[in-house]
Parts: sequence; structure tokens; C-alpha cells
Amino acid sequence: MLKLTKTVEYALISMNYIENNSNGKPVSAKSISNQFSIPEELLAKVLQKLVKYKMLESVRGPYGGYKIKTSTKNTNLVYLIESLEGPIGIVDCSTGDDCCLIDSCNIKSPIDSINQNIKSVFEKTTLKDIIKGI
Amino acid sequence: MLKLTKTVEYALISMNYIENNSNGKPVSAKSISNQFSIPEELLAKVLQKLVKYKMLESVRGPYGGYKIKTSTKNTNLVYLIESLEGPIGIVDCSTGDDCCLIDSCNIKSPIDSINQNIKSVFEKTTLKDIIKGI
DNA sequence: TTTATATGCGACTAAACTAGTCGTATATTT
DNA sequence: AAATATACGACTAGTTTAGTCGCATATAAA
Repeated sequence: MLKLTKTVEYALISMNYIENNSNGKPVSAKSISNQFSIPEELLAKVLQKLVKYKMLESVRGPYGGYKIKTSTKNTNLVYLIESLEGPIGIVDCSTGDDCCLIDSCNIKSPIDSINQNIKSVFEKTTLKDIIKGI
Repeated sequence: MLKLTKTVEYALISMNYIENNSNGKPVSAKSISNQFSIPEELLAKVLQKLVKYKMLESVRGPYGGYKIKTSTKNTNLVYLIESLEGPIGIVDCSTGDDCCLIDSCNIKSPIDSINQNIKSVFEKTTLKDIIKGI
């Protein structure tokens, strides 16, 4: 409960590793996979999503791999998480899903408030924080 | 991802409902179950855990049910959640589980920080907030 | 003292979600 | 042409969460 998915975890590990091991050259999925014992195919899919959402850019072919898009270092974790996993919400109704209680729900207000505060935690953390390992 | 369990959700709904519909008399699992369309047996188990962890007290037999323990209205949600679900942690290693990376993990510090901030959100919210529907 | 009602609790099943695998296509360097 | 690496969808396995069932215990009231 209240866990991040491995997808998000692998994304953060990769963003950090690519930034700190790139030297301008692309870093391959395989090298990250080896370094952290992450299944390669799974990791590749995560990295491809990060490309799709403009946090990484990719280079194909031998000596190819992934590079950080410097323009997105100020991106916060809500963007990264929601790109990979959809809207953050601690209960279903937080994310717009309908709930049979609708009006009769007696905890909507405090739950909404908690949900907003949790989003704030991820909003305040940027990829720069992850990369620097703060 | 990052969701509360139904167990926790039902617990919060129940704490609110019992407080606001008690008038000193115990509220039965069945009446809460009917009010919010929650499976009765499942709800009963949740309420029994809340008794075990001193947030409710129970009265058996006809006209029995559950009452709020006023002494625990200042209890925060970390206590409630961890009583029902175990330690809060956004990744496995947050809760002491070992992780094959151990030393090589490159995001431990920011993750620990985020985890602490999320716990703070639940720490700052008390059962009183849930009961009052703030 | 019997009956009905309600909690207490463990074992089990079902459903949903998450993690991981596989196959095939495409791009690019040598 | 061969080797390497990304791109992407379909599929399988594993774990967690939700819900069900059965039986025991307590107690109020007829």
C-alpha cells in the first residue's frame, strides 16, 4: 500500500545513472540493467516511455542509448509519475473515477486534502534532486 | 499505485460514521455496511482490528456494535494505517526489507526524504479531522 | 433457557494489479 | 551483411488486495 511501482523506481534510478555516467555519450539500457540487476526488456520499456514524455532522448544503433534532456531537469516527480502511471490518487475517487457513494461519502473532504498534500510532496521534488542524490 | 487499501478507507468511513451516529449507543457493523454498501464480513474484520488497536471499543450481543474511544481522537493516521497495514514505505527498502542494491542504490537519499514527507502528511492528520470531515 | 443478534477470528477464493518475458520491427555503426 | 541497440505490442507469472465462508463466543430479550 502507498508504494511506488518498480516502473517509477527504475525510472528514477535510470535518470540518476544516465546523468552521472554519460559524459555526453548515450547510456544503453543494457548497461543500466547490468549495473542494477534490472530485467533488461522491462527497463527498456520504462526508458522508452521516458523518451516519449521528453525526459530522455534516445540514440539507436551500436553505441546508442539514452541521454538526459537537460531542459527537463526541473521537471517535478508528479510529471514523471503521472506520465508513467496515470493520475496520482490515494483512493479511486481522487482521480475522477466514479464512486457509488458520491454524495453520501463522509470522508471526501479530508481525503482530498491528504491527496493534495501528497501530490505536493512529489511536486516539490525535481529530477535535479534525484540526479544530485539530495 | 500510491493507493490506500479498502481496509483503511473503510476504517476512516466507519470512524466518522460511528462518531456522528452513535449518541452514546454502539453502532453495528451491519448498519455501517448498509449505509455505505460495504461487504459486512469484510467491514467486521476491519472494525475488529480497530478494537484490537484501541481506536474503537465493542459491545457484543443484540443492540451491540462499536463505539469510538474518545481517548484516541487525537490519534494520527500513521498509527491507524500502520496498525491495519504495517509500516508505510513507498519502496520496499523504506520499511527495512533488504534490497539487493544496498550500497549501490543511487536514489536512496531522495526516496527516504520523500517517504518521510509522506509519513508527515498522515502524521498531521488526526482521527478528529476525519470525524469532523475537515 | 432458548432464540436472535452481534462480535471474534482464521481459512479460503476471487479479482485486480504489478512485474517480467517474448517476438518482431526498425535504425545505425562498422 | 552483421552486430548492436531502441520501439512496441502481446502475453504470462506473481503478488497483493478484496471479498467470502464457517464456526465460535457473548448477551439481550422473549
